[in-house]
Amino acid sequence: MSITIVDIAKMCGVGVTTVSRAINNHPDINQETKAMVLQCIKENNYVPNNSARNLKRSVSKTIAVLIKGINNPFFNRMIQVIENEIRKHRYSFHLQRVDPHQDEVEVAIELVKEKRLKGIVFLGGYFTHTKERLEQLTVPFILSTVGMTEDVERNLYSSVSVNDYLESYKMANYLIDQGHHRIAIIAASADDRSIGKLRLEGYKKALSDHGLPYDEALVRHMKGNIEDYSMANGYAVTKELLESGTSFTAIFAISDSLAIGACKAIFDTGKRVPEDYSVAGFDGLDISHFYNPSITTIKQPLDRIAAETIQILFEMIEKKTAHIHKTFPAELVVRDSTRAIQ
Amino acid sequence: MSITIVDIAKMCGVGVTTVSRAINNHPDINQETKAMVLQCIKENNYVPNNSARNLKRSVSKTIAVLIKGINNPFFNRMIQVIENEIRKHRYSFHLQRVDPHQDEVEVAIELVKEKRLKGIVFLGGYFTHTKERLEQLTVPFILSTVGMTEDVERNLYSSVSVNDYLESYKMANYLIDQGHHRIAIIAASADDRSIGKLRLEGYKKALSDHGLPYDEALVRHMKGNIEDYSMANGYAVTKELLESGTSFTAIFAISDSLAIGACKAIFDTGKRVPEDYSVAGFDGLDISHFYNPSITTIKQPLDRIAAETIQILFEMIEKKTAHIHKTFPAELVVRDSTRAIQ
DNA sequence: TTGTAGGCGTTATCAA
DNA sequence: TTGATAACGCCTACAA
Repeated sequence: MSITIVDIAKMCGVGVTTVSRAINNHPDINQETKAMVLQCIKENNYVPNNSARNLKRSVSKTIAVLIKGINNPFFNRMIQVIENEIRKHRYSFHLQRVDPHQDEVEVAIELVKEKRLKGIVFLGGYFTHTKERLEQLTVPFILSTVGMTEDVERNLYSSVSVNDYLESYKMANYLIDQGHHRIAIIAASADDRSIGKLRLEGYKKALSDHGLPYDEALVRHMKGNIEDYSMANGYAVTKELLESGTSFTAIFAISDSLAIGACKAIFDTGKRVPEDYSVAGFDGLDISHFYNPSITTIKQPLDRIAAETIQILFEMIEKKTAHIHKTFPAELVVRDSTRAIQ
Repeated sequence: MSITIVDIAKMCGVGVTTVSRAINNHPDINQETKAMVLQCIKENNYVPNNSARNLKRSVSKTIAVLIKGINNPFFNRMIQVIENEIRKHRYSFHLQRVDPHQDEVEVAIELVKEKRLKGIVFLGGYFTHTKERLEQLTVPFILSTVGMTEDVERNLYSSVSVNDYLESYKMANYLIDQGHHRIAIIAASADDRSIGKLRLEGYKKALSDHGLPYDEALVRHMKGNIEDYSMANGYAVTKELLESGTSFTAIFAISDSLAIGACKAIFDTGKRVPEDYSVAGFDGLDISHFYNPSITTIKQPLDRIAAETIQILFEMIEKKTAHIHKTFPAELVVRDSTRAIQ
């Protein structure tokens, strides 16, 4: 069917070994022979079959990034940095999207065999896997900005992220300090057990620390029939909140996209931000800066998180260090969407 | 090293063929044997090696989507639809990101061999490849919302997209009808030969059709040192435009993100949209609806484009139809960022 | 510096 | 319904 290494060898009048050496620029080959072979390869448009290579190779310097929820603009920048770092280490980079309902560990296990991976980065999503399952992952891996349940033992994996609980607390605290006592929160679905939950907990803690009551009417969960963490979801939830007649002076949305949807809903009822309602987000996406008004948010240090993710992974790969858990502080960025009230 | 099909065969006391049959649920196998084998596989966490499978298999019902510029939020929705359609046809789906500087056809050729692809979708990017190179692509492929130079013969590939030239003309025309005679455009880099160029040409044509002069001072190219089509780029360009003292009443940005950056720049100088300047975008991203003010834009029918892309590809694969080129009309969505002037 | 041959893990062919 | 066995295309001892 397709042209193979044997064909090239014949055409060049050399052995397959020689062709292989030319391709993989192995040292033990005459430069002239190599040039000749390479020339022949180019002329005949020969392309090595990766499946065959991977099958034969015992190792291959490649790192895979498994990303859950690729629609999250949050990850775009991170991937750039991560890819960059991986290439700096002269490894190749494989990006694999994982469906929301797919088991990322299963995908990872398959990929390890297929591509002879050296390491794995899990980006996003929630992580709830049994110890037994994780142990099937025979290469170092690290969770980056992944929500984790507390059930999994921390000595099974490494991780890098911000402290969602604390950062959320920080934001709620700030709003309270600005005089807001009735703060609505746009939270994840009620059964969320990940960052959504953590961010909600942070909010609750801030309230209780200030002696403010926790009012269920102010806790608004994202709609199940609209895309999670989307502007449309923030809009729908806020619309409902406004129409409910519940009184409040600020909205804390657990993502910037939700916050933008919230603003839009407020505008649509003829109200203003921050004059009528303060609105705060979370993540620090570019759009939070460019939106009108610019959105007060918790800015995650994406670049540092990404760089550290790779750094730790390589330490695990090369120095076989133990599991590391790193938490980065995020920054409360006060902008125009929130204001102090009396 | 890792457990293989042979190991499983031995453990079950059957031949490898039988195990293979169990895995691929081939009909010629006793249901009890199959159950037993599958059980054994589960217990031992056996995972078949994909490289070996792909190597041996002559065909595999999978379709790859090669996406250039994954940071474009425009594609997220399209990918969802495309994946969905592919799965409906009971094919598997492989998403592959392509670097901006990488040759997508080269990647495709490699992938065809590695994965035994049945078809390919090229999403985004520019397409400038020689006939010779394209002919190495031995499976059907289709360009979806890809900018194309006119050089490539149209009988070499299929394509689906909007008519960027015409739609751009439509927008410029609309602005002119609203009384704007000095319309700045945020265009691609000067050497762009793709959609950026087409959209600029549409703008030029509209001007000339209305007898308006083409003023170089109003044509602002994106900055090379900032990410293409980003909000930051739109901001920088507009800032410069405003500071240049050039007079204008409207800005036509060739993407929604650029338009948002433009708005921000305008706000930052204390001016308003649309009272002081009208701003229009292109693409119809969600954010164009949610932004404040909502952005007048050209809305591309993403869902239809995506669905049609797959539809045509499958016709090529299954019915071996000829190359098809389909153009969808986009919609001029008038919103709050533009207004009529005297 | 080069070539031969064996094997990577799977599927497909064929005979049993 | 099953099981040997020969490919699939490549890399890599080992030998020359």
